[in-house]
Amino acid sequence: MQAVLSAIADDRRREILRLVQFEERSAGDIASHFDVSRPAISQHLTVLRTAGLVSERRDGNRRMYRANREALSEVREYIEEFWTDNLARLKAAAEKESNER
Amino acid sequence: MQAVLSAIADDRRREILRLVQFEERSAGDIASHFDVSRPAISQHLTVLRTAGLVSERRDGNRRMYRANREALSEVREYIEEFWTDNLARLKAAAEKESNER
DNA sequence: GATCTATGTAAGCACTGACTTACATAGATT
DNA sequence: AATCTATGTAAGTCAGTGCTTACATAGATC
Repeated sequence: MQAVLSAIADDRRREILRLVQFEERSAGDIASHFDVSRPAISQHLTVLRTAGLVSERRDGNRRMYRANREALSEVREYIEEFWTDNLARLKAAAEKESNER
Repeated sequence: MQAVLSAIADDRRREILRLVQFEERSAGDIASHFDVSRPAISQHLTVLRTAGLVSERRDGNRRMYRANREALSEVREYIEEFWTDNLARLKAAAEKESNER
């Protein structure tokens, strides 16, 4: 979860995620949307891929990227745990907490 | 949203959030749970408070902190937007995206 | 097969951020 | 009022990160 959270804590990487949310795009295509260097975007893509937030596919010369929403499941559950008023969840979280201390 | 995401992207701060999720705690009480210096925790609390993730209340000498789950609403919506298969959401997000480019 | 195209990797730099110790301050206690 | 207690703030250090330019490499094209 740490990797996912720090990955999406960056503005640029969230923009990249939006770009590949609905369609696969090549690294170059993605980079063309930004005014930083292409290697910078390549490095962001590595961070996103390492966190599992995007999947990579080779297509000849190019590398195609696409968002992988499964990667957000853990973070989603974490957020929901704090957000909801569901007593069962809160209780479970409380027990989890006391166990870990 | 940026502030909230980078705030919760830190392990220590997520632990602090868990500590004050169900009960109000003083800064010193919180700090006693960790093996870093008290000022370090004070600085983390400032980050969390600035992001709106905790509320602060003066009680005589002490400052009492408590998690504020409202702060997560924006992030929650962001995550849900990526997570769910809800077509309406996806469509709205796509339109939002094209408008912003 | 020489060259072009798309892309990742390496090395270095500037900035940020988490931590430390030292200090300041406001409220409680004696 | 002197002192203690709880806490924030200041200044400095060190590691991490986002960026750059230069280089490497694999696949496409001539």
